[in-house]
Order: sequence, then structure tokens, then C-alpha cells
Amino acid sequence: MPSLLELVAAQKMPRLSASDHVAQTLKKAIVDGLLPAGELLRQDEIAAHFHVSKIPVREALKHLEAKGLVTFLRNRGAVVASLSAAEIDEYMEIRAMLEARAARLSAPQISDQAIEQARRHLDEFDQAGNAGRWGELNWLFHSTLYTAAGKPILIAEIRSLYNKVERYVRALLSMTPGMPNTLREHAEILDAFVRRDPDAAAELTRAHVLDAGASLVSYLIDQRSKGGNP
Amino acid sequence: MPSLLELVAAQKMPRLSASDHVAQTLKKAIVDGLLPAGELLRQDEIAAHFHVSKIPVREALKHLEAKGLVTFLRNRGAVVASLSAAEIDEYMEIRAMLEARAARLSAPQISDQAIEQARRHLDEFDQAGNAGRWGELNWLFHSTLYTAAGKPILIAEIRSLYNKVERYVRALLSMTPGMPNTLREHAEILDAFVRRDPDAAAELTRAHVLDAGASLVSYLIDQRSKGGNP
DNA sequence: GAAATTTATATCGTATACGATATCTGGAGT
DNA sequence: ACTCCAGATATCGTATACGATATAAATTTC
Repeated sequence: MPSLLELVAAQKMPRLSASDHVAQTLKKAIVDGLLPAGELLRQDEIAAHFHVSKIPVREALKHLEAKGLVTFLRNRGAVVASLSAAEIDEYMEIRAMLEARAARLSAPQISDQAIEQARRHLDEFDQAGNAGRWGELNWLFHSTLYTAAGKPILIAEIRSLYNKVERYVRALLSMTPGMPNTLREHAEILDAFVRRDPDAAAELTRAHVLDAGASLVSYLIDQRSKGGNP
Repeated sequence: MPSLLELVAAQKMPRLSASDHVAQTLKKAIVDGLLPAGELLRQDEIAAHFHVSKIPVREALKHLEAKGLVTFLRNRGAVVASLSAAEIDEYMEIRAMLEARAARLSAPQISDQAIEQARRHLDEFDQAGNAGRWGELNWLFHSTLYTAAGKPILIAEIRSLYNKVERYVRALLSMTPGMPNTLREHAEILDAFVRRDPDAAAELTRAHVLDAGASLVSYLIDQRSKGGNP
């Protein structure tokens, strides 16, 4: 039987490897937009920040490279990945397809509890002031609606796409006061789920994502034509 | 001006890092099914095979982990990822959606040259005996049809899904003599593109992928209920 | 004074080295 | 003979060390 001391020590034992810890933390920083696109990620600097050597840092960066969040430049280091407007447009189109599918499969199956949980996320979302909390609540609202589909891989793929574009969505949202369409669209989507209407849930979800995508692309094209963003 | 000797030396200089070279080679071995699911990937062994140290090997494995081809077991090493029948089913469903979309967008735009190229891949495919060459030609046939869509990200996502299930598709195909439906379906798809019919191209492509998925899942369920596959 | 070349410096990519963890082997105890 | 524990062995995960490459600075050349 393990002693109390051993249990306490086990608590201190990292369940995650150093490499995984660095990867998780960096991933969040990139998705949240704390690290701007194109930012050079110096390995020694990151290693010092996490009190580890470069080895786990490089492993973490390789992991994020495969996930599309980081780009390696041979002998020049890793940078936060940049997406063109066209690429973002494609990602949003794919998201629209997959999320519409998830909504269609989930709507007829969803439980009252899940709907209530989604409604709570939505209420909190509507009140949340800062863009950081907003991103998480938006994801929680949508993913809560999708779980009844019983398609974990589909949701994981959606999440992966979400991670790639999230920082751009937030940049737009922090510029757009009031979120004109978002609130109404969310309410309509939730209502479709309440009615257990698969067609409405799918189509409203598709339109919601495509609408966000269109706003995003026009904002980016506008922004980059002016600012001369590298 | 660089001397001839320097240019020759530059030829020998690896355009790829050791880590990327290992990743590419391992990825191909896994996708092609040379390394069976669950196989332990010993770092020292792989390092010796490539005449490098463990560091680039681990970076390569981390990259493949993020791509879903490898799974790390803490302090026990990396294994070739295994997929359940349900997971394969989900991946094939998503492929069906994305490939139908690519076909729909591409069909009205496709050039005669692209169609001829696809036809050549198809002819070679029909004659190819071994399953190894088959996989590449199948991909070439389909991807050639999709390129006119002008959606590189969509195609990359399809390819990523393809990589995850390809080894299972091949295992089935090597068991199935003659490929009953595949040849006819391919011919029908190509014909839809010849007619520049987006609806037919999309629906036939969707059915083709879903058909392959259904065969795959029933084969796997059958196989695993008998053999007691770990 | 500007362009080109050399030197210096910083950072990367990888080999080596070593402690930590898991698995294997053999013996003690029942 | 079987279980349980201890030591040995193998493999992993990471720190340290160092050659290679790119960028910046200094120097030379025209």
C-alpha cells in the first residue's frame, strides 16, 4: 500500500511529459492569439521559460507543426503559422460542412440536459465581455450541441479546424462591437435543437459558420490591403 | 560564383533535415501498411537504421503522433496507431463529404488534359497487380479529378484522412479479388467528369467512398470477431 | 561613399551522455 | 509448484555539448 507521502509525491509527478506540457501551453497561446502570426519562436527562450532544455521544446514544435499551428524554416527556426484569406476561407467552408453534419446527426438525439447546458453556455457567452472567455464559451456552446451525434472523430476534426482559425476569428470579434448576427444566429440554432429539427439545425449551423467565414475574409482582405501586413 | 564542386556538394547536402527525412519515410511505411498497427517503434532501432541519433527520430515520431499515425505510451515508447471499426467508419464518412464537395467544385472546371491524365491513372490502376502501386494510382486518379476545384486546403485535408485509413483499405483490397464495385464506380465517376456534371460527380464520389467504407467496416468487424485481434 | 567580402555572433540541428521508468529474470518464502 | 519480491537489463525522456548555418557587423576594395 502506498504511503501518504508517496501519494503526495505522485501528485507532484508530472502526468504529462515536459514535451507535452510545452506543446499544450504553446498551442493554447497560439490558438488564443497571444502569439501573433509570423512570430519567431526561439527555442532557447521557450526552453528557459519552461525551465527545460531545447529537446522537449523542439518536440513540442514538431507536434504543432504537424497540427498546422507552426511552420519550420530550415535553419531559421519555427514561426507561428500564417494563413492567407483564401486558406481561412477554405477552412471555414470545411468547418461549415462538418458542423452542419454534426448538427444534423445530433439534433434528433439530443437530451434536454444537453440543451440546458448549451443554453447556460450561451447565456454566459452573451454576457462575457472579454474575447478570451468568449472563444471558450462559443466552443462549449457548439460542441455541447454536437456530442449527441456520437461522433467523437468528427468533433475532433471540427476542433482541429477550429484551432487553426480561432485566432483570426477573435481578432475580428474584438473589432466588431455587439456581434450583430452572432447572437441571433445562436438563438436560432438552439431553437432548432429544441425542436429536434435536423434540417434546420444543419442549415442554420452551416449558415452561421459560412457567415462568420465571409465576415472574416472580407475583414482580412480589407485589413491587409491597408496595413501592408507582412 | 559557386564552383562545380560546390554545386555537386550542394546536391549531396540534404534539402531535408534528418528529422523530416525520418518522418517522411516512417509515414510512408505506416500508410503503406508495412508497419502493422500496434507495432512498437523502438527509437534506438530506428535511429540505427537511419544512421542518426534518437533526437531526430523522436521529433519525427512526435510529428506523426500529431498526424494521428503514431501513439505515444508514456515511458513505454511509440506504437503505430490503431483505429477501431467505428473510428474508420467516421473517417470514411468525413472523406465522403469532403471528396463529394471537391468533385462538385471541380467537375465544371476540369480541363480535357486533366481528364486524360486521370484516365491514364485509371488504366494503369486497372492493370496494376500489386496493392502497393494500387494505392498510389487510386490517389492519383481521384486527386487529379479534384485539382480543378482550386481548393488546396480541402485536398490536403482529404489526403490527411486518406493517410489514416489507407493501410486498412489495402488490407481489405489484398483480400478481395477483382475489386467488384471499384472498377465500375471509377468508370462512372470519370464519365460524370467528362460530362462536367457536378451533381453526378459529387454523388457518385460520395457513394464510392461510402461503399468502400461500408466494405471496410464489415470486413474489420468480421475479421476481429474471429481472429481475436489485439 | 557604396558594394563586396570577411569576420563575428547568435541560433539552429543533432550527437552524446545519463538519470528515470518499465520490463524481465531469478530466487526466497509459503 | 506458485506467488511475491529484489536485482538486472533495456528503453525511454531530457540535459548538456558542439558543429553547422544564417544573420549582423566590420573591414576591405573599387
